[in-house]
Parts: sequence; structure tokens; C-alpha cells
Amino acid sequence: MPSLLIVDDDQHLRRLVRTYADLEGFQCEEVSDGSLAVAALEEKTFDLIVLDVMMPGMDGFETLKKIRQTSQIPVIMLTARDEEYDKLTGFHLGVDDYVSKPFSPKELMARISAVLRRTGLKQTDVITFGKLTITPSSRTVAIDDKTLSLPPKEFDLLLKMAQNERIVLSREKLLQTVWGYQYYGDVRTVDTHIKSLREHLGPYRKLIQTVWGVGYKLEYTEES
Amino acid sequence: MPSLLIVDDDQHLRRLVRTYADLEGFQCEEVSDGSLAVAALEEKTFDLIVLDVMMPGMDGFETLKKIRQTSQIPVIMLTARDEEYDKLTGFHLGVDDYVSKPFSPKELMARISAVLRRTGLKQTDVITFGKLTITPSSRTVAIDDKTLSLPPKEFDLLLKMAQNERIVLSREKLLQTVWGYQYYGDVRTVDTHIKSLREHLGPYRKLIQTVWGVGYKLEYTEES
DNA sequence: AAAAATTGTGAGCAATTTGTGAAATAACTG
DNA sequence: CAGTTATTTCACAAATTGCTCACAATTTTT
Repeated sequence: MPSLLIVDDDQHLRRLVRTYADLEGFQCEEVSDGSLAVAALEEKTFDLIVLDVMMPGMDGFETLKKIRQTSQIPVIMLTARDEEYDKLTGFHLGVDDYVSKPFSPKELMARISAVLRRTGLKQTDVITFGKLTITPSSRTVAIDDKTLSLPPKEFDLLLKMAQNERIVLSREKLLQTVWGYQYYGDVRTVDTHIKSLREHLGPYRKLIQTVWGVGYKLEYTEES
Repeated sequence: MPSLLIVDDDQHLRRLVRTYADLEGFQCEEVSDGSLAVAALEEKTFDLIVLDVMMPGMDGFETLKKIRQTSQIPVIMLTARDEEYDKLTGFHLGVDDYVSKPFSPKELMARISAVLRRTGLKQTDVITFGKLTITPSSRTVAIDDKTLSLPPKEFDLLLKMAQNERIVLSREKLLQTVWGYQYYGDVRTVDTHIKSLREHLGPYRKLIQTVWGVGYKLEYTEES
């Protein structure tokens, strides 16, 4: 039962979406503006967000920008007019789909299902960045067709960052998720592992970027 | 008596399939969604899964992807429309067959039998890695045309790993599946058997790879 | 430019995990 | 039943990995 967060200032529209989403068996939650949405995401995790572009205060774009700093949750945008689609693509914010108002609830539901199916598939067995491939089931990393096996912690660290591409993860967060919640060691241990992970990645070391004062992130950029 | 796992959110459909499968003498189990299916597979082994594509929550694709991380069990997919067949083939998930709704129970049974015959052959016949051949029916292993017979546990261990090529199996998992669920012995027993299995495999000892901190896997890599 | 804060790095030691041989126990075979 | 083969446990050696710390390098702030 996937969970949905519906973000719209128009209460009628929220209700409409919710009614149909309930029928499809989604677990719904509604908020009336962008900052509430960001807050809700910090509290809970959702499988998908339906986000209206036109809202007073933080509009949909701003909200999404904020959300994308901490999450890669799938997003479907509601736009007032088709023309706004250009903006959506322009911002590279990772919008999974958009629906123009007025829309039929059925269409929206169909798109929600489609996005969930797509993104569900994306959590595949392999994660790829250019010629670097991570395969969790065999716990191997392949670089330029050569496989190498990393030490457990390094592999888990890489995997965690790969699963959160472009999102900065603090040392604390990494310790929590990779090392486990009851780990009380030195935070700088992460640095040491990042270091040797970089060594192991060779030319792909630049995948791992230091975000000064915050933590690390993995980001793949085309290079030749 | 082959065992079947039926995965579908629609209870009527599950019952329908089960009724006919029982008649054919299959040992059936039913679950209503993908995550339950994954859980069931961790508990028990089945000979085949009948998996509906369209399900709330984890859909069939997602579920299969997840299953494929730990198992190569044969799968028959139930699709709502013929068009979805493209997706099935496209994703290289190793779907053994598919049946489009609405289907006649007889057709489904025929396909189940066919898949079991096919894959059954694959399983009972031989598994090959280069010049190493494992023959479950005679419980022998041939290396470079010389057959050798392994002790029971070693053979089962090798077979289990061979059936999960490239997938890391933890000691716990191996104990569960090879030794049985009610085995309470020392986990390190696995190591001992791995050791003597390696000795028996001679030059093919490198098929069995230690995945530090996790377990063992069997992986065949071309070398000449 | 200096100070402060943060990150990179190398090295040594600690801890964990695995390999291995041997011995004890169990199961099987003729 | 005796002898053989399998299985399991255990202890210790070997290997690998993880952790901390000190100091260097870098970035930011004052």
C-alpha cells in the first residue's frame, strides 16, 4: 500500500485527489503548502508526492527544489496550463510526470501507478554510473568491465551514497545507516573509509564529492 | 509434488488458481502482495511462482526484481493485457512464461507444467561451469571428464551455490537451505564444508569465492 | 593575513572474520 | 560389529578490515 503526499492550497482539489487515491488503496496525507510538505517529509517517508505548481508562498518549483535537497522521492506536478511544462523540464529537478488542470482523476491515478511502477523498477539490482556498476546481490563493483570487490563497509557506504545520488549525506547519517544506530564511534571514521573508497574507485574517485561543512554526496557528471 | 507460490491481490483469482493447482497435485501457498511473497521465499523454497503484474504496492515487476536478488526460481507472470508482454521481455528479469488475463485455468496449468518440465530439466539435468559439470540426478560432479562423488552435504552445498550463481549466500542462509530450518549447530560448520569442498574441486576451487563479512558465492569467470 | 574550522591522509594497532588442522562424534557399509 | 566415511566442533593461525589519532592540507571566517 503505497503512501501519497498531496500538496495543494485548494482544499477541494486535495479532497478530490484523495478520494480517488483512497479508492486505489493509497495511504494519503494532505498538506496545504510547500513548507508543510517539507516538514511532513522530515517526519515520514512517502512513496510519491502530488505537488501543485501554483501555490501561495512557496510555489511548487521552490518546494520541489527544497525537497530535492534531501530526497529523491517521485513527484507528479499539477500544472495550470500546458505551457508550464517547459519550466518543469527546464529545471532539471527530477519531475517524474506532470498533469495539466483540469484533469480527470482517472488520468492522475493512471499516472501515479505508472510512476510508481517505473520508479519501483528503478530500485534494481544494479546501479550504474557511466562505466561503473554496482551489484548488491553479488556485492561487486565493476569499473570498465573489471570487477573488484570492496571491503564490507566500503561497499555499503558506496551503495548508500549511490542510492541517494546527488543528495548530501552527513557523516552522522552515514554512520546511522551504514554502521547502525547503536554505533558510538568517532564520526571521522567515515572520512577514512571515504578515503580508501576513493582509492579503490580509481578514476571514478570524483564520483564522491565532499560538501564542505555538511558531508559527502555521490554525483555522476558526463565527462569525456 | 512441486510447490507453488501464488501471488495476487485478488483473492478470487488466487482461489481459482489454487483450486486447479491442487487438482494437479501441486503444493500451494497464497500471498496477497509482493512483500509477503518475498518474505515467504525467505522462509521456504518453492518450485515455481505465479505472479500477478498488477498489484497495489509492489507490483509484479518490482516484486520479481526483488526476488531475483536472491533466487532464480521459475516465474510465470499474469498480465492484464498482451501489450505488457513487451515489458516482460524488455526487462530481462528472467520470466519463464506469461499468461494474459482472462485466462482459462487449464491454460495456466499447461504452462506451469511446461515451465516445470523445462526448468526441471535444467535443474535435474546438469549445471555447467566451463569443464565442471554438476549432475543433481546422479549427485555427481565431473571435472575435466573425470567424475567424482562428493559427500552429501558438500554436494548440496555446491548445488545450492551453483543454483544461485553470482549471488552471495550468507552462512545462515546456507544453513537454513542446505541443512534445514531446524538446525541449530555452529555457523562455522559451513566454513569447514567449504574448505573440503574446495579441496575436492581442485583447480576449480576458485569458483567458490569468499565475500568477506557476508558469506560465499559461486562465480564462474572465463579464464584461459 | 592570521586564526579557526573542516577535511585529507598515513600509520599503527585493534577487532573481526576466515582458513585450517585435528579431534570427537555420528552415520554408514559391508 | 568393525571399519570406514561424514559431520561437527573447537582452537589457533592467518588474513582482512576497521578504528583512532596525529598531523598536513584546505577552506572559511575574523
